[in-house]
Amino acid sequence: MTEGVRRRRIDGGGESETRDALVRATAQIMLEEGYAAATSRRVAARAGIRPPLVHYYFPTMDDLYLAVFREGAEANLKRLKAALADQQPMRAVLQLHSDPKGTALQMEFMALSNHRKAIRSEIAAYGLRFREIETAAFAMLLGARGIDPHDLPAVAVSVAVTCVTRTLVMETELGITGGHDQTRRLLDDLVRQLELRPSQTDHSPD
Amino acid sequence: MTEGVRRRRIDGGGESETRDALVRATAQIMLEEGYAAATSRRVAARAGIRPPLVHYYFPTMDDLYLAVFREGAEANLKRLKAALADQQPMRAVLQLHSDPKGTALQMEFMALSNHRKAIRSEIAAYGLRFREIETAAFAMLLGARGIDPHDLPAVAVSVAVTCVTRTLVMETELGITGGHDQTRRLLDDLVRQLELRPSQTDHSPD
DNA sequence: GTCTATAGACGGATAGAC
DNA sequence: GTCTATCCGTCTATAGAC
Repeated sequence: MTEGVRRRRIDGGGESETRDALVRATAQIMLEEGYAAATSRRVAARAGIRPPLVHYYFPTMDDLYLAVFREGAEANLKRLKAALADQQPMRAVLQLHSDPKGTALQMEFMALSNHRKAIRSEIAAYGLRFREIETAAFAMLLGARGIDPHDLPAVAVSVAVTCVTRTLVMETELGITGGHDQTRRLLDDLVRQLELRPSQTDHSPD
Repeated sequence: MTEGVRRRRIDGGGESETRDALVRATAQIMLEEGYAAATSRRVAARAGIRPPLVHYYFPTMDDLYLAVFREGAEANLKRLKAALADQQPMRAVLQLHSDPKGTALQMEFMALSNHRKAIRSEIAAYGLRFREIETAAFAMLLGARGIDPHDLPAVAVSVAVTCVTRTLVMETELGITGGHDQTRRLLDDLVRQLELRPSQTDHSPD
Protein backbone atom coordinates (compact mmCIF):
# COMPACT_ATOMS: atom_id res chain seq x y z
CA MET A 1 0.00 0.00 0.00
CA THR A 2 2.00 2.99 -1.28
CA GLU A 3 1.11 6.49 -0.13
CA GLY A 4 1.33 9.53 -2.30
CA VAL A 5 3.77 12.23 -1.36
CA ARG A 6 1.09 14.82 -0.70
CA ARG A 7 -1.82 12.58 0.15
CA ARG A 8 -1.40 11.98 3.79
CA ARG A 9 -3.53 10.13 6.29
CA ILE A 10 -6.35 12.50 7.05
CA ASP A 11 -9.01 9.80 6.99
CA GLY A 12 -11.26 8.50 9.74
CA GLY A 13 -10.18 7.95 13.31
CA GLY A 14 -9.05 4.85 15.11
CA GLU A 15 -6.09 4.21 12.87
CA SER A 16 -3.47 6.29 14.63
CA GLU A 17 -3.17 7.15 18.27
CA THR A 18 -1.39 10.41 17.48
CA ARG A 19 -4.00 11.42 14.95
CA ASP A 20 -6.81 10.85 17.42
CA ALA A 21 -4.92 12.76 20.10
CA LEU A 22 -4.66 15.70 17.70
CA VAL A 23 -8.38 15.69 16.98
CA ARG A 24 -9.18 15.50 20.69
CA ALA A 25 -6.72 18.27 21.55
CA THR A 26 -8.15 20.53 18.85
CA ALA A 27 -11.71 20.02 20.04
CA GLN A 28 -10.68 20.80 23.60
CA ILE A 29 -8.88 23.99 22.68
CA MET A 30 -11.77 25.14 20.50
CA LEU A 31 -14.12 24.60 23.41
CA GLU A 32 -11.95 26.30 26.00
CA GLU A 33 -10.51 29.24 24.07
CA GLY A 34 -12.34 29.42 20.77
CA TYR A 35 -11.36 28.24 17.31
CA ALA A 36 -8.88 31.07 16.80
CA ALA A 37 -6.76 29.56 19.57
CA ALA A 38 -6.58 26.18 17.86
CA THR A 39 -3.34 26.89 16.01
CA SER A 40 -1.01 24.20 14.78
CA ARG A 41 1.52 24.96 17.49
CA ARG A 42 -0.96 24.87 20.31
CA VAL A 43 -2.79 21.72 19.29
CA ALA A 44 0.62 20.07 18.92
CA ALA A 45 1.62 21.13 22.42
CA ARG A 46 -1.66 19.89 23.86
CA ALA A 47 -1.29 16.56 22.03
CA GLY A 48 2.30 16.22 23.22
CA ILE A 49 3.95 16.30 19.81
CA ARG A 50 5.97 18.77 17.71
CA PRO A 51 4.19 21.24 15.44
CA PRO A 52 5.38 19.89 12.07
CA LEU A 53 3.82 16.53 12.84
CA VAL A 54 0.40 18.15 12.68
CA HIS A 55 0.94 18.69 8.97
CA TYR A 56 1.91 15.10 8.49
CA TYR A 57 -1.58 14.02 9.54
CA PHE A 58 -3.43 17.10 8.31
CA PRO A 59 -1.84 18.89 5.35
CA THR A 60 -3.73 22.09 6.19
CA MET A 61 -5.41 23.28 9.34
CA ASP A 62 -8.74 23.17 7.52
CA ASP A 63 -8.28 19.43 7.15
CA LEU A 64 -7.86 19.18 10.89
CA TYR A 65 -10.90 21.33 11.62
CA LEU A 66 -12.97 19.27 9.22
CA ALA A 67 -11.85 16.06 10.91
CA VAL A 68 -12.90 17.45 14.28
CA PHE A 69 -16.27 18.44 12.92
CA ARG A 70 -16.90 15.21 11.04
CA GLU A 71 -16.09 12.97 13.97
CA GLY A 72 -18.18 15.09 16.32
CA ALA A 73 -21.07 15.14 13.86
CA GLU A 74 -20.95 11.41 13.33
CA ALA A 75 -20.90 10.74 17.06
CA ASN A 76 -23.84 13.10 17.45
CA LEU A 77 -25.91 11.34 14.81
CA LYS A 78 -25.24 8.07 16.62
CA ARG A 79 -26.41 9.65 19.86
CA LEU A 80 -29.53 10.96 18.12
CA LYS A 81 -30.45 7.52 16.87
CA ALA A 82 -29.90 6.04 20.30
CA ALA A 83 -32.05 8.76 21.87
CA LEU A 84 -34.86 8.17 19.38
CA ALA A 85 -34.81 4.49 20.28
CA ASP A 86 -35.17 5.33 23.97
CA GLN A 87 -38.31 4.47 25.86
CA GLN A 88 -38.88 8.18 26.38
CA PRO A 89 -37.49 9.51 23.11
CA MET A 90 -38.41 13.15 23.69
CA ARG A 91 -36.74 13.28 27.05
CA ALA A 92 -33.64 11.69 25.57
CA VAL A 93 -33.60 13.97 22.52
CA LEU A 94 -34.02 17.10 24.62
CA GLN A 95 -31.17 15.97 26.80
CA LEU A 96 -28.98 15.40 23.75
CA HIS A 97 -29.81 18.86 22.38
CA SER A 98 -29.02 20.42 25.74
CA ASP A 99 -25.45 19.15 25.86
CA PRO A 100 -23.35 22.29 26.48
CA LYS A 101 -20.22 20.99 24.79
CA GLY A 102 -22.03 19.95 21.64
CA THR A 103 -23.69 23.35 21.39
CA ALA A 104 -20.51 25.29 22.09
CA LEU A 105 -18.55 23.35 19.47
CA GLN A 106 -21.35 23.86 16.97
CA MET A 107 -21.12 27.61 17.60
CA GLU A 108 -17.39 27.63 17.07
CA PHE A 109 -17.78 25.87 13.76
CA MET A 110 -20.52 28.23 12.66
CA ALA A 111 -18.18 31.13 13.35
CA LEU A 112 -15.36 29.32 11.58
CA SER A 113 -17.56 28.68 8.56
CA ASN A 114 -17.92 32.40 8.16
CA HIS A 115 -14.58 32.58 6.42
CA ARG A 116 -13.83 28.92 5.70
CA LYS A 117 -16.21 27.99 2.96
CA ALA A 118 -15.17 24.33 2.91
CA ILE A 119 -16.51 23.98 6.43
CA ARG A 120 -19.74 25.80 5.76
CA SER A 121 -21.16 23.20 3.38
CA GLU A 122 -20.16 20.43 5.75
CA ILE A 123 -22.12 22.05 8.56
CA ALA A 124 -25.15 22.58 6.38
CA ALA A 125 -25.10 18.98 5.18
CA TYR A 126 -24.87 17.69 8.72
CA GLY A 127 -27.64 19.99 9.92
CA LEU A 128 -29.92 18.74 7.17
CA ARG A 129 -29.20 15.09 7.93
CA PHE A 130 -29.79 15.57 11.63
CA ARG A 131 -33.09 17.31 11.05
CA GLU A 132 -34.32 14.75 8.54
CA ILE A 133 -33.73 11.89 10.93
CA GLU A 134 -35.29 13.72 13.83
CA THR A 135 -38.29 14.87 11.82
CA ALA A 136 -39.00 11.39 10.53
CA ALA A 137 -38.96 10.02 14.06
CA PHE A 138 -41.16 12.83 15.38
CA ALA A 139 -43.61 12.26 12.54
CA MET A 140 -44.00 8.66 13.64
CA LEU A 141 -44.58 9.71 17.24
CA LEU A 142 -47.16 12.27 16.19
CA GLY A 143 -48.84 9.75 13.94
CA ALA A 144 -49.04 7.21 16.76
CA ARG A 145 -50.76 9.88 18.79
CA GLY A 146 -53.23 10.57 16.01
CA ILE A 147 -52.14 14.17 15.69
CA ASP A 148 -52.86 15.86 12.38
CA PRO A 149 -49.55 16.91 10.77
CA HIS A 150 -51.33 20.03 9.64
CA ASP A 151 -51.98 21.07 13.22
CA LEU A 152 -48.49 20.26 14.46
CA PRO A 153 -45.91 19.49 11.76
CA ALA A 154 -43.11 17.21 12.92
CA VAL A 155 -40.49 19.42 11.31
CA ALA A 156 -41.71 22.42 13.31
CA VAL A 157 -41.24 20.47 16.53
CA SER A 158 -37.74 19.53 15.46
CA VAL A 159 -36.86 23.11 14.61
CA ALA A 160 -38.44 24.45 17.78
CA VAL A 161 -36.52 22.00 19.93
CA THR A 162 -33.27 23.05 18.28
CA CYS A 163 -34.09 26.73 18.66
CA VAL A 164 -34.93 26.68 22.33
CA THR A 165 -32.30 24.26 23.57
CA ARG A 166 -29.45 25.85 21.64
CA THR A 167 -30.26 29.38 22.72
CA LEU A 168 -30.77 28.40 26.34
CA VAL A 169 -27.39 26.68 26.41
CA MET A 170 -25.69 29.69 24.86
CA GLU A 171 -27.28 32.10 27.28
CA THR A 172 -26.42 29.90 30.22
CA GLU A 173 -22.79 29.91 29.12
CA LEU A 174 -22.96 33.69 29.10
CA GLY A 175 -24.42 33.76 32.57
CA ILE A 176 -28.00 34.64 31.63
CA THR A 177 -30.59 32.21 32.97
CA GLY A 178 -33.66 34.37 33.69
CA GLY A 179 -36.83 33.02 32.16
CA HIS A 180 -35.24 29.74 31.13
CA ASP A 181 -37.41 27.55 33.34
CA GLN A 182 -40.56 29.20 32.10
CA THR A 183 -39.46 28.80 28.49
CA ARG A 184 -38.65 25.13 29.02
CA ARG A 185 -42.16 24.63 30.30
CA LEU A 186 -43.48 26.23 27.13
CA LEU A 187 -41.43 23.80 25.07
CA ASP A 188 -42.53 20.93 27.25
CA ASP A 189 -46.17 21.79 26.60
CA LEU A 190 -45.45 21.46 22.91
CA VAL A 191 -43.37 18.36 23.21
CA ARG A 192 -45.37 16.40 25.76
CA GLN A 193 -47.82 15.54 23.01
CA LEU A 194 -45.18 13.38 21.40
CA GLU A 195 -44.13 11.41 24.40
CA LEU A 196 -45.64 7.98 24.73
CA ARG A 197 -44.87 7.19 28.29
CA PRO A 198 -44.66 3.51 29.24
CA SER A 199 -46.96 3.93 32.24
CA GLN A 200 -48.94 6.99 31.08
CA THR A 201 -48.13 8.88 34.27
CA ASP A 202 -49.84 12.21 34.11
CA HIS A 203 -48.42 14.82 36.44
CA SER A 204 -49.57 17.92 34.65
CA PRO A 205 -52.03 20.06 36.60
CA ASP A 206 -54.22 21.66 33.98
CA MET B 1 -4.50 44.97 28.66
CA THR B 2 -1.97 47.82 28.88
CA GLU B 3 -3.36 50.37 31.25
CA GLY B 4 -2.66 54.01 31.75
CA VAL B 5 0.40 55.03 29.74
CA ARG B 6 -1.57 56.30 26.77
CA ARG B 7 -5.13 57.36 27.15
CA ARG B 8 -6.44 57.99 23.72
CA ARG B 9 -9.84 58.87 22.40
CA ILE B 10 -11.75 55.62 22.46
CA ASP B 11 -14.98 57.20 23.66
CA GLY B 12 -18.38 57.38 22.03
CA GLY B 13 -19.02 58.03 18.35
CA GLY B 14 -19.84 61.21 16.50
CA GLU B 15 -16.71 63.04 17.52
CA SER B 16 -14.36 61.92 14.80
CA GLU B 17 -15.11 60.97 11.23
CA THR B 18 -12.14 58.63 11.08
CA ARG B 19 -13.09 56.91 14.29
CA ASP B 20 -16.61 56.28 13.07
CA ALA B 21 -15.30 55.01 9.75
CA LEU B 22 -13.14 52.53 11.66
CA VAL B 23 -16.07 51.25 13.68
CA ARG B 24 -18.19 50.90 10.55
CA ALA B 25 -15.41 49.15 8.65
CA THR B 26 -14.81 46.71 11.49
CA ALA B 27 -18.49 45.81 11.73
CA GLN B 28 -18.66 45.23 7.98
CA ILE B 29 -15.60 42.98 7.93
CA MET B 30 -16.86 41.00 10.91
CA LEU B 31 -20.14 40.46 9.11
CA GLU B 32 -18.62 39.49 5.80
CA GLU B 33 -15.63 37.42 6.83
CA GLY B 34 -15.91 36.78 10.55
CA TYR B 35 -14.24 38.46 13.48
CA ALA B 36 -10.90 36.76 12.84
CA ALA B 37 -10.64 38.74 9.61
CA ALA B 38 -11.08 42.07 11.39
CA THR B 39 -7.37 42.71 11.89
CA SER B 40 -5.89 46.14 12.37
CA ARG B 41 -4.46 46.13 8.87
CA ARG B 42 -7.67 45.17 7.16
CA VAL B 43 -9.97 47.51 9.04
CA ALA B 44 -7.50 50.30 8.27
CA ALA B 45 -7.54 49.45 4.57
CA ARG B 46 -11.34 49.35 4.53
CA ALA B 47 -11.53 52.67 6.35
CA GLY B 48 -9.00 54.22 3.97
CA ILE B 49 -6.30 54.92 6.52
CA ARG B 50 -2.92 53.46 7.55
CA PRO B 51 -2.74 50.67 10.12
CA PRO B 52 -0.97 52.56 12.90
CA LEU B 53 -3.76 55.10 13.04
CA VAL B 54 -6.09 52.40 14.28
CA HIS B 55 -4.08 52.34 17.49
CA TYR B 56 -4.36 56.07 17.87
CA TYR B 57 -8.11 55.73 18.25
CA PHE B 58 -8.14 52.28 19.82
CA PRO B 59 -5.05 51.36 21.85
CA THR B 60 -5.82 47.66 21.50
CA MET B 61 -8.00 45.73 19.11
CA ASP B 62 -10.23 44.77 22.03
CA ASP B 63 -11.04 48.44 22.49
CA LEU B 64 -12.14 48.59 18.87
CA TYR B 65 -14.24 45.44 19.14
CA LEU B 66 -15.88 46.76 22.29
CA ALA B 67 -16.69 50.04 20.55
CA VAL B 68 -18.31 48.15 17.69
CA PHE B 69 -20.36 46.09 20.11
CA ARG B 70 -21.38 49.00 22.32
CA GLU B 71 -22.56 51.17 19.47
CA GLY B 72 -24.44 48.30 17.88
CA ALA B 73 -26.01 47.38 21.20
CA GLU B 74 -27.07 50.93 21.92
CA ALA B 75 -28.62 51.30 18.48
CA ASN B 76 -30.44 48.02 18.99
CA LEU B 77 -31.91 49.08 22.32
CA LYS B 78 -33.17 52.24 20.63
CA ARG B 79 -34.76 50.12 17.92
CA LEU B 80 -36.35 47.89 20.55
CA LYS B 81 -37.94 50.84 22.30
CA ALA B 82 -39.25 52.17 19.01
CA ALA B 83 -40.67 48.75 18.12
CA LEU B 84 -42.40 48.44 21.47
CA ALA B 85 -44.03 51.82 20.88
CA ASP B 86 -45.34 50.66 17.51
CA GLN B 87 -49.05 50.18 16.95
CA GLN B 88 -48.36 46.48 16.38
CA PRO B 89 -45.52 45.97 18.83
CA MET B 90 -45.18 42.22 18.38
CA ARG B 91 -44.93 42.48 14.63
CA ALA B 92 -42.29 45.19 15.02
CA VAL B 93 -40.35 43.29 17.69
CA LEU B 94 -40.31 40.09 15.65
CA GLN B 95 -39.05 42.05 12.69
CA LEU B 96 -36.29 43.57 14.78
CA HIS B 97 -35.25 40.15 16.10
CA SER B 98 -35.22 38.75 12.59
CA ASP B 99 -32.68 41.24 11.29
CA PRO B 100 -29.95 39.06 9.74
CA LYS B 101 -27.15 41.54 10.30
CA GLY B 102 -27.93 42.04 13.95
CA THR B 103 -28.05 38.31 14.54
CA ALA B 104 -24.87 37.59 12.60
CA LEU B 105 -22.95 40.28 14.47
CA GLN B 106 -24.25 38.95 17.76
CA MET B 107 -22.94 35.50 16.83
CA GLU B 108 -19.52 36.87 15.95
CA PHE B 109 -19.28 38.58 19.31
CA MET B 110 -20.37 35.46 21.14
CA ALA B 111 -17.57 33.58 19.44
CA LEU B 112 -15.15 36.43 20.15
CA SER B 113 -16.13 36.44 23.80
CA ASN B 114 -14.92 32.87 24.03
CA HIS B 115 -11.35 34.05 24.39
CA ARG B 116 -11.80 37.77 25.06
CA LYS B 117 -13.19 37.89 28.53
CA ALA B 118 -13.62 41.67 28.53
CA ILE B 119 -16.20 41.31 25.80
CA ARG B 120 -18.08 38.50 27.46
CA SER B 121 -19.39 40.54 30.38
CA GLU B 122 -20.39 43.35 28.02
CA ILE B 123 -22.51 40.94 25.99
CA ALA B 124 -24.13 39.48 29.08
CA ALA B 125 -24.97 42.92 30.44
CA TYR B 126 -26.51 43.98 27.14
CA GLY B 127 -28.49 40.76 26.86
CA LEU B 128 -29.92 41.26 30.32
CA ARG B 129 -30.90 44.87 29.63
CA PHE B 130 -32.56 43.97 26.35
CA ARG B 131 -34.55 41.16 27.94
CA GLU B 132 -35.64 43.26 30.90
CA ILE B 133 -37.04 45.98 28.68
CA GLU B 134 -38.75 43.52 26.39
CA THR B 135 -40.18 41.48 29.26
CA ALA B 136 -41.61 44.55 30.96
CA ALA B 137 -43.33 45.58 27.75
CA PHE B 138 -44.66 42.08 27.10
CA ALA B 139 -45.97 41.91 30.65
CA MET B 140 -48.02 45.02 30.02
CA LEU B 141 -49.41 43.60 26.80
CA LEU B 142 -50.32 40.34 28.50
CA GLY B 143 -51.89 42.22 31.38
CA ALA B 144 -53.99 44.31 29.01
CA ARG B 145 -55.24 41.07 27.51
CA GLY B 146 -56.12 39.70 30.93
CA ILE B 147 -53.74 36.78 30.58
CA ASP B 148 -52.56 35.18 33.81
CA PRO B 149 -48.75 35.52 34.06
CA HIS B 150 -48.75 32.04 35.51
CA ASP B 151 -50.18 30.59 32.31
CA LEU B 152 -47.94 32.55 30.00
CA PRO B 153 -45.04 34.40 31.66
CA ALA B 154 -43.88 37.46 29.75
CA VAL B 155 -40.24 36.49 30.17
CA ALA B 156 -40.91 33.13 28.52
CA VAL B 157 -42.37 34.87 25.50
CA SER B 158 -39.32 37.11 25.32
CA VAL B 159 -36.94 34.15 25.53
CA ALA B 160 -38.95 32.11 23.04
CA VAL B 161 -38.98 34.94 20.52
CA THR B 162 -35.22 35.28 20.84
CA CYS B 163 -34.70 31.53 20.51
CA VAL B 164 -36.74 31.01 17.40
CA THR B 165 -35.81 34.13 15.47
CA ARG B 166 -32.10 33.85 16.15
CA THR B 167 -31.87 30.19 15.19
CA LEU B 168 -33.97 30.64 12.05
CA VAL B 169 -31.74 33.48 10.91
CA MET B 170 -28.60 31.44 11.55
CA GLU B 171 -29.94 28.43 9.68
CA THR B 172 -31.05 30.57 6.79
CA GLU B 173 -27.53 31.98 6.53
CA LEU B 174 -26.28 28.40 6.36
CA GLY B 175 -28.76 27.55 3.63
CA ILE B 176 -31.18 25.50 5.72
CA THR B 177 -34.78 26.71 5.56
CA GLY B 178 -36.86 23.54 5.81
CA GLY B 179 -39.56 23.74 8.46
CA HIS B 180 -39.03 27.44 9.08
CA ASP B 181 -42.48 28.53 7.95
CA GLN B 182 -44.15 25.92 10.12
CA THR B 183 -42.07 26.96 13.12
CA ARG B 184 -42.90 30.61 12.60
CA ARG B 185 -46.56 29.67 12.66
CA LEU B 186 -45.99 27.96 15.99
CA LEU B 187 -44.38 31.11 17.35
CA ASP B 188 -47.17 33.22 15.91
CA ASP B 189 -49.73 31.13 17.75
CA LEU B 190 -47.93 31.95 20.95
CA VAL B 191 -47.37 35.58 20.18
CA ARG B 192 -50.70 36.50 18.64
CA GLN B 193 -52.17 36.61 22.12
CA LEU B 194 -50.10 39.69 22.86
CA GLU B 195 -50.95 41.67 19.78
CA LEU B 196 -53.57 44.36 20.21
CA ARG B 197 -54.47 45.11 16.65
CA PRO B 198 -55.66 48.64 15.88
CA SER B 199 -59.07 47.27 14.87
CA GLN B 200 -59.50 45.63 18.25
CA THR B 201 -58.21 48.31 20.56
CA ASP B 202 -61.75 49.10 21.72
CA HIS B 203 -61.64 45.88 23.72
CA SER B 204 -59.31 46.55 26.59
CA PRO B 205 -60.15 45.16 30.00
CA ASP B 206 -58.72 46.36 33.32
C1' DG C 1 -3.97 63.53 13.20
C1' DT C 2 -1.62 61.08 10.03
C1' DC C 3 2.18 59.20 8.32
C1' DT C 4 6.86 55.90 7.67
C1' DA C 5 9.47 52.54 9.65
C1' DT C 6 10.08 48.86 12.38
C1' DA C 7 10.21 45.89 16.43
C1' DG C 8 8.85 41.51 18.08
C1' DA C 9 5.74 37.65 18.42
C1' DC C 10 3.17 34.16 16.27
C1' DG C 11 1.39 31.42 12.59
C1' DG C 12 1.25 27.86 8.41
C1' DA C 13 3.90 25.13 6.00
C1' DT C 14 8.09 22.64 4.03
C1' DA C 15 12.78 20.19 3.71
C1' DG C 16 15.25 16.74 5.12
C1' DA C 17 17.75 13.94 8.86
C1' DC C 18 16.92 9.90 11.63
C1' DG D 1 6.49 8.64 12.28
C1' DT D 2 8.80 11.92 14.47
C1' DC D 3 12.10 15.10 14.82
C1' DT D 4 15.19 19.82 13.99
C1' DA D 5 15.68 23.77 11.44
C1' DT D 6 13.88 27.18 8.73
C1' DC D 7 11.30 30.19 5.30
C1' DC D 8 8.03 33.50 4.85
C1' DG D 9 3.84 35.70 5.77
C1' DT D 10 0.78 38.29 9.02
C1' DC D 11 -0.24 40.14 13.13
C1' DT D 12 -0.32 43.91 17.22
C1' DA D 13 1.79 47.64 18.74
C1' DT D 14 5.26 51.40 19.29
C1' DA D 15 8.60 55.26 18.05
C1' DG D 16 9.08 59.24 16.05
C1' DA D 17 8.89 62.52 11.82
C1' DC D 18 5.72 65.85 9.89
